[in-house]
Amino acid sequence: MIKELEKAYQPQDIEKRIYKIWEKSGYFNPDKLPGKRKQIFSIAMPPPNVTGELHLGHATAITLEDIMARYHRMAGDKTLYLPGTDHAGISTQVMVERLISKSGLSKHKLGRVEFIKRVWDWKKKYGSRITEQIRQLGASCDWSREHFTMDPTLTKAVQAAFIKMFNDGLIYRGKRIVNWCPRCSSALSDLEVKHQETSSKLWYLKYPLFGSTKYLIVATTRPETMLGDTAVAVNPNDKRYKSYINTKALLPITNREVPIIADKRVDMNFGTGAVKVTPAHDHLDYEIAQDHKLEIINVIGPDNRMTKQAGEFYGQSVQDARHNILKRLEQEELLDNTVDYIHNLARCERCSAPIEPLISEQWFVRIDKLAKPAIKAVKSGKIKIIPARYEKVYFHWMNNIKDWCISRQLWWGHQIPVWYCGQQYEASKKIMGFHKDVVPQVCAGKIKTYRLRDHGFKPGDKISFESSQTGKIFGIGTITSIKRVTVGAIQLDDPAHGTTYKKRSGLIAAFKRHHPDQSINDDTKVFIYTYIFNPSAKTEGCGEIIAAVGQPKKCPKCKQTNHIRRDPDTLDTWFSSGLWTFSTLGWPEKTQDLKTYHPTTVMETGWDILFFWVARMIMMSQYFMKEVPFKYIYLHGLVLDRHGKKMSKSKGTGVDPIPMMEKYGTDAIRLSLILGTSPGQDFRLYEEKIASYRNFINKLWNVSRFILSQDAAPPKKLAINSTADQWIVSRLQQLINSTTENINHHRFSEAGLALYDFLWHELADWYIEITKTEKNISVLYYVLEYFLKLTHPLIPYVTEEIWMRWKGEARSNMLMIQPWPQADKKFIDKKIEKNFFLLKDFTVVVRNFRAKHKIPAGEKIHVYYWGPQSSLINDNSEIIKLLAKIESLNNEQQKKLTGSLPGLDYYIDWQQDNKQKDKEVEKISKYIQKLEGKLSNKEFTKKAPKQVVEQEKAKLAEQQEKLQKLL
RNA sequence: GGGUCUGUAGCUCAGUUGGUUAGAGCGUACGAUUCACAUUCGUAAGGUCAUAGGUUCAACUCCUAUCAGACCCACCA
Repeated sequence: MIKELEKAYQPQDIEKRIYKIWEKSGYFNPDKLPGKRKQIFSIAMPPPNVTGELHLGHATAITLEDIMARYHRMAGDKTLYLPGTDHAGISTQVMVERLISKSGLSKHKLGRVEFIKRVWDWKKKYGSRITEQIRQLGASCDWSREHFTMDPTLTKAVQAAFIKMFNDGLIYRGKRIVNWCPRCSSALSDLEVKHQETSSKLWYLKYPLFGSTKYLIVATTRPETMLGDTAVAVNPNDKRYKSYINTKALLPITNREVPIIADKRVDMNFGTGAVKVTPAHDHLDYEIAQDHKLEIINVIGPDNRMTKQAGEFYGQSVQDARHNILKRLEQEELLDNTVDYIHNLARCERCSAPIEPLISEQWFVRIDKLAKPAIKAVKSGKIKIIPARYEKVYFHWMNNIKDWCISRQLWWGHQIPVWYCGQQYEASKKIMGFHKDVVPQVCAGKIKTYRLRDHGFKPGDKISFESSQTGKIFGIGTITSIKRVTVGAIQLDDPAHGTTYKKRSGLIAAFKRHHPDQSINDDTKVFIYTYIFNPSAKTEGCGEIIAAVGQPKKCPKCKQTNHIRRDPDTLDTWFSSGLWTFSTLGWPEKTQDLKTYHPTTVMETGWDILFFWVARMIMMSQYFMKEVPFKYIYLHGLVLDRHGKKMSKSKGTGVDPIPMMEKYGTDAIRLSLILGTSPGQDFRLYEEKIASYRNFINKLWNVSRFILSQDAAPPKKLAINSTADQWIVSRLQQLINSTTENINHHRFSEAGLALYDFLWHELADWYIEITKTEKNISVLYYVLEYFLKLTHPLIPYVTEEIWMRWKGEARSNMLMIQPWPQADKKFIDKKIEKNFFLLKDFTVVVRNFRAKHKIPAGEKIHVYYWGPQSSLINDNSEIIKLLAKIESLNNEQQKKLTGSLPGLDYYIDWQQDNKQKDKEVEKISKYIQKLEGKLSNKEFTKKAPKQVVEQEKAKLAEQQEKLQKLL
């Protein structure tokens, strides 16, 4: 059936319909593709945040990936484009936290289990939104293989990976200084910290010298950390302080003695040249402390409050402590000076809270053994980075990489598959020995709260809860920002963060969940005996750390059964995404998919996550798979707004791809993200640009409309009749070659621009215009068919739609799986191509003449132009230009040329335009001068390749002749 | 402090390994258009390819320096 094509392309309905047809066809699944396919092409989609919205970064990535996938599918490869989404630990958790805070809730109020449930709800509700948007973009990915990083199969892979690395000694637990986000209550990796210029003050503090009346002045932006100072450091080459080295200073307020040490890392030119050393709260100070074996005093807790070690400032917020300490120093006349100062403040990448470096026990990946093979993979060329300059960046980063902190004190993520036998949570102080008297009250709906601080607990302490009835541990946790624990109002899974069950029914329900073996009804007295243990002392449990998927029944070391509990922390999101290329294919099982599609062919992503993700995938794949995860890394640039700034939602400078797709069509968006861009290079996008590509899509639509609306049915055989026919068919062959070449070399922009140019400025503007009166339908159909195939990877919707409306032919196979065109050499004729350009010029002359003299379209124009002696050749520079070219043809070609211009009996009359002529003369003279200069240069004639010299000579002769005619 | 990138027409950007008189889109000016397309067509104006040196027969392209801008990394308290 032939449907009439609408006057203008209307993408909205078409796109939805076409995508359904594609998806239903099953061809997105490589197993269902027709024909024998030996070559494999596989590409894993970088999983977007499951709860996120599609932005232009995704759109760029997906367009590029889809171009490759569609091209390779047509080129006969077994093509897998594997989609998925990421649970995105911190950012999702922060988002849900913000959301629930609107209704006055917090994650602590909800408790871990309920909070995670909320996140899953959120995921279920919005997780399909992003995949719908990916579909809208036309992504030809195999949805039957879609994965989510928290799917059971991927969780299995994450656990297997962790356990193997742990058993191999590549993962260790250690007390180190880490980046702590007080708002997220979690440690962060170095990469998740962003530095931002912040105006602050620099305070100069006087530290009295021990046994002297003199002072040493140190400069600091954080006076509150002085309570944790354990040294003052100076540069060993600093003459001012040489005599102080190895003496002692007296710390103000606390009057603690601290050594004055020498360390090269101290910058003599900054501040006073003397620096206070606070190992617990500064990365550099921590390093210095390691080398000098200094004491480490933690004065700030994970809740951003001063710890017990801070003495009289205990419990104060950092801000208050700073204020109070400065006040004290001022009173004691130990504050020397205060100046304004702008410094780079470390902030949490996700929530922007200032980072507090502190000492904490965390899990780390030992990176040196992983980095070496990962460096080698790129150095040896097994992985190629496009553009290559990023290899340098990659090597630099890999060579300086530090151990990777992978534990997060978050709830949303893969819980670390590690079990402890006691130790970390051993009981010492039963602060509320449970209190049989509390229980009835609880059951009666009364709630009693205990201030943790009153019982000697401080934030950061690990606590565990245990039922005295069953001896079972309900949970363990870290005291973070809460100040009190409400007994009997505790969510059993996570007592540390206490949820309030205001009603007895809630408590009973919780009890039932945790003690399913006990029969219970509403009248039953509920006995929940809870103990809170202080971790600092020891009792039972041997301290064994066991990495295992499920809870071990007994400790393999001490054989005890009662003290095994799980680490509450979760893993860094990037740990699970690091496994992405193989975990999505079934690893650790040895699946057929894994065998077939790994290593993947290309990884396509923005350069901004080269370190976050790409580098880690390489390390993990080298380690687990003993092979590279992908052969090419294509890094696209970031999309900027019209002023070249990063798009920002809050500033409203962003372009949202969804309404743009609806307004201009997906194909137009796809082109606007690809054309005129180059890999690794950021580019600007704005609506006008998209509109111009929409115009192109419409142009293609109308060209097709023109061709398909011809009366005749599409001929089966190609018949070439005229110069114009020869020209366009020859150009098409070259286009096939260049497009294939360009896509193979990942030059998508160039491929697209060439296609754009061909369709618009060769086919539409010239071929169709010139042959309108004598159409060659076979050529029109031939060119259109091939053009649709060539552009399909870039603009799949419009091409498929035109393909389906092909005239007079039942199309059982969709364009998506048509074989990729091969150029037919016999049609390539560069001479014809050149001749046709003359024809074009000539046509322009005629057209302009017609316009100038307002000659109606039906009227014939006569153009005299022949021969250099013609009196008509005097003035019009365009004609002169044209003649100069035409005269280089022989007579036969001239005939051919004129013969192919139907309706033109030549006559042109024109008015003198000396200005034009002068300009032309000047231009040609200048060029001649240049050529003469070149040819008279002996070096040139001697050394340049013969061909080049001949070329230049010919050019000179040509130009001289041209000039003569002009004058 | 170390590193990367960018500087080409009024604006946004292409220019593949050095080799025709440096290109496109948008914008501007003038003109065209019943017969696929006003989401159209033609023509024109507009560039010492940031600046200064160097290598080469030949440089937008390679090298060096300078200027301007963007970004990344890093332990400036």
